[in-house]
Amino acid sequence: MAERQAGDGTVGKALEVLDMVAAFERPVRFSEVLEGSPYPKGTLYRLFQTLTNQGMLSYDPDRQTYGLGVRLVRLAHAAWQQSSLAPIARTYVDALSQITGETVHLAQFDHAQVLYLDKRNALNPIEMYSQAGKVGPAYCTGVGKAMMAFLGEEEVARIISQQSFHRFTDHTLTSEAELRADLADIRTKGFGMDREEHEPGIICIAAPILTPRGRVLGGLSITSTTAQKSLAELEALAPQVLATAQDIAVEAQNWRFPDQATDTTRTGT
Amino acid sequence: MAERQAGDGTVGKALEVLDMVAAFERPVRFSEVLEGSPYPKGTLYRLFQTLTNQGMLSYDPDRQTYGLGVRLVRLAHAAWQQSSLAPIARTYVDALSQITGETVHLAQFDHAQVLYLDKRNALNPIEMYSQAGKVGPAYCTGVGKAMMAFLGEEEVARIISQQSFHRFTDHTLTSEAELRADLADIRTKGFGMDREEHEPGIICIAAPILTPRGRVLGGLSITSTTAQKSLAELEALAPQVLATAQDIAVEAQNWRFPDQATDTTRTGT
DNA sequence: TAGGCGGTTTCATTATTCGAAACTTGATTT
DNA sequence: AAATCAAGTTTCGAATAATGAAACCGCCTA
Repeated sequence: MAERQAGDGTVGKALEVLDMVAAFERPVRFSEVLEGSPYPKGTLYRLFQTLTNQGMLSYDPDRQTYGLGVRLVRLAHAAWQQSSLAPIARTYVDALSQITGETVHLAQFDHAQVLYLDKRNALNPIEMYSQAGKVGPAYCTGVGKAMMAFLGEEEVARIISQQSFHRFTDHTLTSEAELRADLADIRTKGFGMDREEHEPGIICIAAPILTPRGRVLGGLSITSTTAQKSLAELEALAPQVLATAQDIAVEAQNWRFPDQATDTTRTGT
Repeated sequence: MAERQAGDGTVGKALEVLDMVAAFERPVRFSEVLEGSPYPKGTLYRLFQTLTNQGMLSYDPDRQTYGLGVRLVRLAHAAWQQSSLAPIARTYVDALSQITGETVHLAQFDHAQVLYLDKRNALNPIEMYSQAGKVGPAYCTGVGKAMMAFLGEEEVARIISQQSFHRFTDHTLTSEAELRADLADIRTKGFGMDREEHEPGIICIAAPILTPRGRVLGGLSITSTTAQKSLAELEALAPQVLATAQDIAVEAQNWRFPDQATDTTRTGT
């Protein structure tokens, strides 16, 4: 019943515009967006106007360019804090990174891609938004595969159909069959590995975060390099990853109704 | 010509819904939002539907609750990276925090509030979105006042008209007159202070980040506590703050057209 | 000063949204 | 078990807002 995917009404179009602006990764001129857009000049213009005075786009009158607006940052703050499991998982992610001394990622699905919600790097200091909010391919990342392995068949099919299967490295799984085989393996073992499938020298072990009823909440991974660890050594961390994923799941479950604890975090000045 | 402020069309309403959901700071039921909303049930419902299948809201079928969606996080990542001065300022913010050993904030205006874009705390490791994205009052924060002091009169008037002038502490400026006097002083000196106006024991020195032509790009501040530093000691850091603000401004200016450097940042797995 | 190129505005047409009310569903009460 | 109730979902004519072709504006260039 009813069709899915694409643009519901004006709102859909407006959001599409935001994506287009985001895709440029720099402030853009109106006309630049126009030529990649299916909409006529007037229509697109009005969308820009609306979005701008809604604070979703910002306009630099000096350079006549548009960028994504600050209202997004504000909303995302709320999103990160409220709707994802990131704030719940934070302390666990911290601990895991501390114990293992390796980089830890927390991720979720966004459409057919992996969206990183949080990251801890035990060595270098943390980079802010530049990591959280980033997206990656599902078929060749540890978290992507770990999560996919525990989704329902229809959803897996949907996600797979949207993968590019681009060969990033010699080890990249480049067909649905290979991927499905790996997913089956992951389902058995409970965790998955990225064997330099996305970037040469980068390996990772990942586990899904599941509700008691088996719904996928997110994914958790430890990343390392072949220079530092062998695959076997990394795989030896499986118990830690699984345990942490489990801890996060439990915690998430307990937070059904946190009767809105008042936020007394210091704001700075 | 044409009226401003409120809700342009459907898009405005949809975004308003996002704000309402965000305001709860936790997943919400449809009916909870409904009773705080000016829209009839059917209309609001359709907005929820649209936003949900656009990924701006997420729906938890188990609990029948809505939260802000992951698409926001993704967009905000782009927003932070592209449209604000945060990525440009990052290294300078780092350095300033390093040198002074104090907490540094980078902020911008969002409507009439101060929105924190970045933060460096020399002591504790950084908290992610939990700080960036947060908003604070303009009339009693260092960055707020520093930025306001260099805005055009109409805009200052607009912002002032939207301040609550709530007395947070004994030192809070609670009237337009007091604030205007301080702004005049800031304009003369080039920097401003927060003398425990927002939180007892918290003091700060702040400078605006200005384009050569004097347009306000953002604000930069060093925060400390009365336990650690006197106001005079903090004020002694004025040259550093001003210099850093200037550096950021110059850098921002140089980035007119960064001919879209390809993003080769590691993604993790 | 003519031409071109963003960017902005207009306006009749068309498609969407609105919103009251009816209807479902599932839980709670009698 | 039937009745009640609240939350969520669907319907449909009327009202409104979005559409998009074309004209317009202002600035830069030739």
